[in-house]
Amino acid sequence: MPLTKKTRHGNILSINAKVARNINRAIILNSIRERQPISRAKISDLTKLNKSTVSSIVASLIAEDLIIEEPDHSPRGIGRSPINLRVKRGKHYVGAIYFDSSKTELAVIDMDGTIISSAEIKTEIGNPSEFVSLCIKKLNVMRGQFHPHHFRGIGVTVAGIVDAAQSKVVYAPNLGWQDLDLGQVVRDYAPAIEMVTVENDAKASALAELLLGTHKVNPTNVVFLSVGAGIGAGIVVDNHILSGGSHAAGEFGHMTIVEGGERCTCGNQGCWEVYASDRATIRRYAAEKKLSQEQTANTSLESIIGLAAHGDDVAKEALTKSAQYIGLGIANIIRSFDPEVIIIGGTIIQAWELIYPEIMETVNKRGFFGKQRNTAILPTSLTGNPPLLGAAALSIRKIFTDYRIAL
Amino acid sequence: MPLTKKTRHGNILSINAKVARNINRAIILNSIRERQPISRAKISDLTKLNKSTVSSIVASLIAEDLIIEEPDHSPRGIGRSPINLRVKRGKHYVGAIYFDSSKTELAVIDMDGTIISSAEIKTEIGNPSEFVSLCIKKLNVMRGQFHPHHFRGIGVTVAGIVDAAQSKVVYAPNLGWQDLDLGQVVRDYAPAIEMVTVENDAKASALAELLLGTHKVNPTNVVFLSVGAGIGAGIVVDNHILSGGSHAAGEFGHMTIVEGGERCTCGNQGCWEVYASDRATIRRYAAEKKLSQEQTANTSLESIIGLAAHGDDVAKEALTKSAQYIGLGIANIIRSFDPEVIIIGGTIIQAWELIYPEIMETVNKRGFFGKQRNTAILPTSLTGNPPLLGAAALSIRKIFTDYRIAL
DNA sequence: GAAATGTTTGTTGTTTCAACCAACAAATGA
DNA sequence: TCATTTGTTGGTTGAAACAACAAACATTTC
Repeated sequence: MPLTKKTRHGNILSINAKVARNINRAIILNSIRERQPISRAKISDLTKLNKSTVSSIVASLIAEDLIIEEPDHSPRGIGRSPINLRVKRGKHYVGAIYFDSSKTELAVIDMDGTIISSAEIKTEIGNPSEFVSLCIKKLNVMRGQFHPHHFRGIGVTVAGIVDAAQSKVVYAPNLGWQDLDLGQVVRDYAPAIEMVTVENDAKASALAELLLGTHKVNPTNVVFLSVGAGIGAGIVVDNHILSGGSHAAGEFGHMTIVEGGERCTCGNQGCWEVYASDRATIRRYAAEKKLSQEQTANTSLESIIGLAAHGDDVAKEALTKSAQYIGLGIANIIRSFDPEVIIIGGTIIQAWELIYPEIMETVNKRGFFGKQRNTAILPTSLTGNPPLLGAAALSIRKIFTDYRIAL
Repeated sequence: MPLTKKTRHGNILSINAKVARNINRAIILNSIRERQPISRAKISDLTKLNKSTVSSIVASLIAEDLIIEEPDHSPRGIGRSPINLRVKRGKHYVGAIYFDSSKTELAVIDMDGTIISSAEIKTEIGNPSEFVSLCIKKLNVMRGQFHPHHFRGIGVTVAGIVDAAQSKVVYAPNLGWQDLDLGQVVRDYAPAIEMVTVENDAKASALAELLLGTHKVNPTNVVFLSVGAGIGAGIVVDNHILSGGSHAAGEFGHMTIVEGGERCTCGNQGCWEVYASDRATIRRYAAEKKLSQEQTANTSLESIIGLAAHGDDVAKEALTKSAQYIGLGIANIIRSFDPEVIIIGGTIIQAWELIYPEIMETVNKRGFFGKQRNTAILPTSLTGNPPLLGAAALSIRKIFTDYRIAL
C-alpha cells in the first residue's frame, strides 16, 4: 500500500506523533464502523495495536461522542463478557445536496446513512449563485429545525464533471454550469460549516455504496454504474475515488461500442449511452409504438417498466435490448478495469428481474478471456437516492478518516 | 489519501514508532530519488520533517549505502553551501527476468535502471520448472560474475495474467503456463534471495516508466500501453499498480470496439487488438501485397517500418491504419480512465513520426466530451526493454518503500 | 554581521510491555 | 442447591522505550 503519499495538493504527509495517533484513531474508528458491534479486545487483535492503545483511543472517541459502549449481558461462553462498541447515532449529522437537471434534493442525514429529513426543489437553471443560496437557506432551516449542534459538514453532488480537490464544478451541461466554484458559494451561505465537499454524482454514489451500502462484500475495487438519461460511473479503489487527470474518470457513457454507430450529443458516434441509457429505452419503445414527439416526451422509464410488468411485449423488448447493451458495456468495463463488483443504480433497476438475465447473458457471451472471472453485478443496496446518499457519504468519510493534522 | 489501509493480505497497518520511522525513511529516500541532487535542508522544507529528523534518517541511509553525499563547492549565493545527496550507484543491484513467448531476457540492473549485464535465452515451452531453473542458474552466473553481495532481489515479469500478491502466474497462454507458483520456483532455485516479485509485463512496464523513465511529468495516474502481438496495458495510480479483482485490470486489448467485428482468438468479436496490434499491421500489409502464408509468417513489423521509412506506401498505409485504431482505443481509455499520461511501448514506436499524427487525429476527432482534456500521449522514455526494466522496477520500488515492519 | 546549512541536546507525546484487576463459566465439593 | 475454586477472556495502569521536535549552537559563505 502506498503510505508515503503525496496529498492531493502536492505536499508530502510525513509521520509525527500527532499524525500517527490520528491514523491509528482512524483505523480504530473504521474497524468499529465496518464490524460493529466489536469489543476493544477484538480491535486489538485485528489492528495489532496494543490493548492499552486501543483503550486510550476508544476513550477519546467516546469523549468525542463518535462511538458508544453497548452493554451486552447475553452469555457468550467462557471469560468476561466484552463491552461492545458501536458508532453513535443521533448525535452527528451531515447535510446532503444533489443537484440534478430537473430537481435538486436536500437532506439531513445521520452518520449511518439514515435520512432524518429531506426536501426537493425544482432546479432553476440560470443564476447558479442565487439558486444555490436558496438551497442552502432551505437546508439551514431543515437543520435548525432538528439539531442545532453537531452538524459536521455539507456534501454536494452534481451531475457533471467536478474538480473535487478544488470543490469546483468544471462542466455540468444539464445545469448550465461551467467553471463554478460551488464549494465557495456553499461556504458563503453556510459560513459556520467547516467541511464542504463537492463531487460528481456517480463517483459519490460509489463511495456511498461502500460506506453505507449493505452488500456483504468488502471489495477494494468497485465500479458504480449510474444509468439515467446518460450513463456515468464512479470508480473507487481502496476507499479512494479515482478522479482522473481531468476529473473525468469513469465517463464510460461515451465509450465507443459501435464504430460508426449512431451519433451522440457529444459529437462522437456509437457511444454506449446512445444504446443503453434510459433515453435509449424510451426512444426504442416510442419508435416501435410509433408515438408522436409529444407522446414520446411524456413517456417515462417508470411507465415502460410498469407496462413491461403487466406483460407489454414492446416495453419488455425495449428494456431487454437496453439490458443487452448495458451488458456489452459492462463486459468492456470488466475487461479494462476488472473490478470485483459492479453496482448498478438508476430507475432501470426497478426492472431487475427482467434485465439481470439479459445483462449476464451478454457479459458471459462476450467471453471472459482465459480464466472465468467472478465479477459480481448487483443492483444498488442503498435505500435512498444514491447521489444524495453519496453527498452525505463525502462528509461521513471525512469524519471517519479525519487525520486532524492541524497543530 | 487512503492512509488507513489494509494490506494486500487483509491485515491493517497501524502506526507505531518503528512504522513511523520507516515511513519517514521511505519519504526521504523517495524525495532524494525524485529530486536528486538535494540537500538535507531542502528535504526538510519539502517533507515538513524537522531538520534533526532528516539528519538522523539520512545518516542511517548513508550507513546503509543507499545514498551518498556529493560535495559541491560551487558558489551558490549567500550562506553555507548545502551538502548534496544522491542515490548511490554501483552498490545495490537487482535481477530481472522477462518471460515472453519467443525469448526470455535476463539482466542485472543498478538502482537507477542502468543495465549492467544482460542475456537472452530462447523460451522453452514445456516443463516450466526446468526452464525457470535454467534461467535462474544463468542469472546466478551473471550476478556472481559481477557483484557477489548487495544483490537485493529478483523481479520477474510474464506476458500473461499474474497474481502479484501471491507471486503466481494465473494464465499465460503463450507460454503454456497456468496456475504456476512462479515465485516459489524462483525462490527454490535462488534461496539466498529474500525479495522475489512476479508481475504482469505491461503493469510492471508502467511502474518502470514512473520509476526509471525520464519523462518530466510526475503524474498520479498513468496508463502504459504495450503494443505487440497483442495489446496489454498497465495502470498505475499513486505508484500503486492496479491489479483488478481477477488480476486482469488493463486488458484493454480485448475491449470491443467494433460490435460484430472480426473474430478474435479470445472468442469475442471486434476486439481492439484484432485491429491495432502488430499482427493486425502485418496482416493488413500482407493482404494488400497478396503475400503467401509463408511469406506473411516471415514478415516482421520491423521490416514493415523499414519499408515505410523508405517510402513504401503499402507499408505506410498498414501502419497508419493501425495507428488510427490505436487512437480509437486510446480515446476509449481516456474516456473511461482519464489518465494524465498514456505511454506507448512496443516495436511500433520506432515509427513514432508516422503514427503519432494519426493517433492524435483520431483521438481528437473522437471528440473530447465537454472540456478539452490534455492527456499526453508519449512513446516510452525507457532506454531498455520496458518489461525487463519493469522486472527490475518491481524490486527497486520495494527497496525504496520498504517499511521493514519486522521487529 | 547576516544568512543559510547542518548538528547537538533536552523535551514531548505516543506506543508498548508487563503486571494487574474484573467478569464470567465450568468444575468441584459440601 | 449453593458457595468455592480454577481457568479464560476483557480491560486498565504505570514505567520504559522510542521517534519527532524545538531551540540553541556550530559552520560556512557572502
